[in-house]
Amino acid sequence: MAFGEIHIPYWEEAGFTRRTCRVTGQFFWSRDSERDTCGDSVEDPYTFIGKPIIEGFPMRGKELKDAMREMFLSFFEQRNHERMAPYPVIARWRDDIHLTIASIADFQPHVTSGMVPPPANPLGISQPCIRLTDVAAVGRSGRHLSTFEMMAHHAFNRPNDGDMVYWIDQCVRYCDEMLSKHLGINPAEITYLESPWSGGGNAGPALEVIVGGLELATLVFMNLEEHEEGDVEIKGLRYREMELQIIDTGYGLERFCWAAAGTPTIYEAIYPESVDWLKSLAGFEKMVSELDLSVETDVLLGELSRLAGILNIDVGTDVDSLYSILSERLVESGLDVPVGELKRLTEPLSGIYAIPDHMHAICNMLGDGLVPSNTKAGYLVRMLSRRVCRMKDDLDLDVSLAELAAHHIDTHLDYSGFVQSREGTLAILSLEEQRYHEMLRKGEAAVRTALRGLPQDVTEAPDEILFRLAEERGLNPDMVASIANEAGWTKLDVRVGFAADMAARNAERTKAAATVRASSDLFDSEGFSATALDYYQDTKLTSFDASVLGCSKLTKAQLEGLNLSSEVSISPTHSVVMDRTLFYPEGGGQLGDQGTLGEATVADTRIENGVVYHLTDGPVQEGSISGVVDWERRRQLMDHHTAVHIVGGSARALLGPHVWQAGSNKGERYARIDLTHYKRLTRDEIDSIEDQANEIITSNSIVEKLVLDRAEADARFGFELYQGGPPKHSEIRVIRIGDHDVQACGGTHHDDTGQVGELRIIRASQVQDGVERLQIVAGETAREHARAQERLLSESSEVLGVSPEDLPGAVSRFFDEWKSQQKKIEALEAEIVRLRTSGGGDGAVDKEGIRYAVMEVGGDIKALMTMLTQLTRDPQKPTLAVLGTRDGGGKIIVASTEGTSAAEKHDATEILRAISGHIDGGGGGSTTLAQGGGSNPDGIPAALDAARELLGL
RNA sequence: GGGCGCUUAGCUCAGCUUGGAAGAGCACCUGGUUUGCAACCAGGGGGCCGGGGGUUCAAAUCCCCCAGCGUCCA
Repeated sequence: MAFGEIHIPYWEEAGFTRRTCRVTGQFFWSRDSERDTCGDSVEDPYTFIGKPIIEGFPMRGKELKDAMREMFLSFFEQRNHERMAPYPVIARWRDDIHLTIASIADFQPHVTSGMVPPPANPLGISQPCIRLTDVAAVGRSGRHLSTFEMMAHHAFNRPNDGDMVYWIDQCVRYCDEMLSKHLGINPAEITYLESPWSGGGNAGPALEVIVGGLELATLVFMNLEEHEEGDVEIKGLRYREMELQIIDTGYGLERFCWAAAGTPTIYEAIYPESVDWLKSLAGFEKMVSELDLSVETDVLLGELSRLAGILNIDVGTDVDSLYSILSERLVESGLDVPVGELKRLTEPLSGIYAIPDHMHAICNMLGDGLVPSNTKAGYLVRMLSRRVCRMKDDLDLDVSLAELAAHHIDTHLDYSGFVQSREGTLAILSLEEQRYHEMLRKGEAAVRTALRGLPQDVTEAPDEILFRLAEERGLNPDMVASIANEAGWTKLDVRVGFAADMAARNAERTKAAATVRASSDLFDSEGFSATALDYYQDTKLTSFDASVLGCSKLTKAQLEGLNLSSEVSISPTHSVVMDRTLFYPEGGGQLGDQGTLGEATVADTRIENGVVYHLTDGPVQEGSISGVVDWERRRQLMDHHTAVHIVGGSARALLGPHVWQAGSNKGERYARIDLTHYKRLTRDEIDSIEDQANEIITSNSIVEKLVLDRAEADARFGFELYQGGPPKHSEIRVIRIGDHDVQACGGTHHDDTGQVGELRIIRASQVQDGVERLQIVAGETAREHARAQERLLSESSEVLGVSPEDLPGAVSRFFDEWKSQQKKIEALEAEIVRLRTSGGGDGAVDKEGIRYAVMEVGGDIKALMTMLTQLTRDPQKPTLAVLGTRDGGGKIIVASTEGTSAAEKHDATEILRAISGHIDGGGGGSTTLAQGGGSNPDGIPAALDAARELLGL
């Protein structure tokens, strides 16, 4: 049996036969002996538009989704599947993806790799997902969504352990029972298309479930993993059977709703209130009647959605060519509608459809506490917001982004389940809209500058200009055209096919940039078992005895790869591995411990694959050894680490639930924490955070240290635990400071907050858009910081001879005086120039009607130029001037009065070149103005003499 | 994570391709003309041209590194 073929008893029992699709050539299973297409081919139009194939769901919108979801979950609940609460749409437990793109993503990688048991088995879930790969098609195709819920039943099997929940046959039985018996879909209409699946290192057979031309679900049977010695080959890669074999299904909630509603598009099934509202805001009905279409609007729209189901609308599809195809197909259907009319009808409609979808994604993302940014996940929500703003502008809607969100939340979402508040979401979106307008405003200047060289009547801008504006300024070609039209280039338009070219160009670049990065191990852990991490037992212990298992010299590559902190003052030469240790290895942002091992000094400590490497300044013998951790440093690291948790908790309490730790670093001298927040922090806010943090310290709360397994930790504390990043182990160490802060953390902490002493937030800076960095000192460094500040003040005020209180006033007075004196000097130099040039006698010689001024002056190049202007300005007095100054290594300027005999007779550059050797330099310029310099200022008189000789003076 | 761009007067931005005295508009100050809603005329003040290296006689301009910001793609 070839890979992907599925033969199960159920097919025979239920009367299915296997056939080959006449159009696509793929295998499919059906009860209908007449059927010769698989249901998903270009010859299978939607059959449910206007004729719902799922009965019993008369409602629409949120109510419909709620009912359909409940139908699914309870169906599987009755069949022993435990109902799971959905995960957030922001995949904070993953470091490979930003968004939850499928229900199985909830269980990757920890469950699917077998490291952590599944939270329930089997289970049912309806997982909100966001996929932005086809975002361009949303609103246009009639069926694409960026946000959807993936309903799923999952089972995790371990056939080698005899632990089988169910496999393909039972899975298909469940699915078919739900569709045909429970939902009453005509059994003959259901086809199962064999569509083997592979990707991301796994593979397995799969079935697409198709009804009425619409793919309602996919059933994936993941049982293979990529392996060099595997015996199955798929697409050139080898795979072997997995220990854990997974039923991974996906049922599109919204598609079920659409099939039950039979509306022309999916958007009208799930967002009917928004579609109606936006239509009235945009004056859509009026717009349509003014179009004066040659055919009935409803007929046209119905036909369009029927066609949209067949036509594959993919990313990068050129909208114009799409319209041509649509228009041709309409003609075949007997509807003669010109492309222009078609465009004027569907273009606004695509916005009206896409806006609710995008708002759904935006509200979900912000609801999960995401902060917009110019990078990473934050950028994705910004991109969606900008798309909405653009569509809103195109539709000329008089409504703000925040108002759209308010309407969406009130109509389609239960926001109580989210961490972010409704108000918080709206506030963030107001700021985003401001930023959008800011981008547009800056874009206008950019467009004007970019187009400046083009005549005002051009019809097309060069591709390169449009590419650049899109990439650098975020202005898509349509926006550029409309800005240009306003700015005077009234005929400029985007050429046909440009969008497709731009998409192709992006695809090419992405492909070129797709190089796999492998983080390779720094140390060779072969032969070592995991080091016992004794520091967790009592963080105050500093000395211990252990056995040295290995000691090796650090290679050059290792030293480079180590990326040692600036706090490591001695350079390590060896790495030492022991059976146990009290040295804390760098991790979770806390720097590694220092101290001594026998005679050697430990400069830093690292961990890799569970083995701790002590970086020493010399070799140590294998065998028993005693080690001592530098307690001063360790205590300070603990002060800082516990302080960072406290500050993080305070910031979240005071600023809102969107505040997440985006990174942190705890050293001996100071610590820093990066926090997500949507605007800059004010000094007042920082003070409040500092005050609250110090209250936590004063209250001397207990710092609880728990070790829980992954599932229990998730259940008790939720995803807020993973402030420090996705968890990497099945056991989670949880640090909990009362009700103030709780997070997974492997660092060393005090036992109660009082031991931190005091903390100060000494600096706040923005490290990227949406991320604020706080620098913190705590305990001893807090006191040291205060002393250092004091010292700066007293030393500075001593220099000026004033008291520290008068320092600001004195500094600003001195600064003002210094500046005004600079100005005075400049003015005086200019006066000197005037005096020397107005006299006329000084060094000037008249010869053959030309005035020759050869002299050395005292100022800088600027003074020289001013003087030169005075001398060569008057065309009535043809002049050749050769001026030199000793300033800056010696400068010479040669110039003649333009358009006079002086200019005709002499070449300034030639003269300059001839004499600049005297100052060991060179120079150049035009025939009437040349300047040069050198490195021998004392050669100026000689150079000027040479000039006189050359000119025969 | 990758690509590209930007950083110049209080603000908004030119200048960089092709190195040679740092510019415009708005705002500000002085004087005049007016006293009707972004008034006008004349004059003036205001710049480490993001930071650090390099090339060059000479760098806002060319090259390298860093930082901040923006933007596109994952």
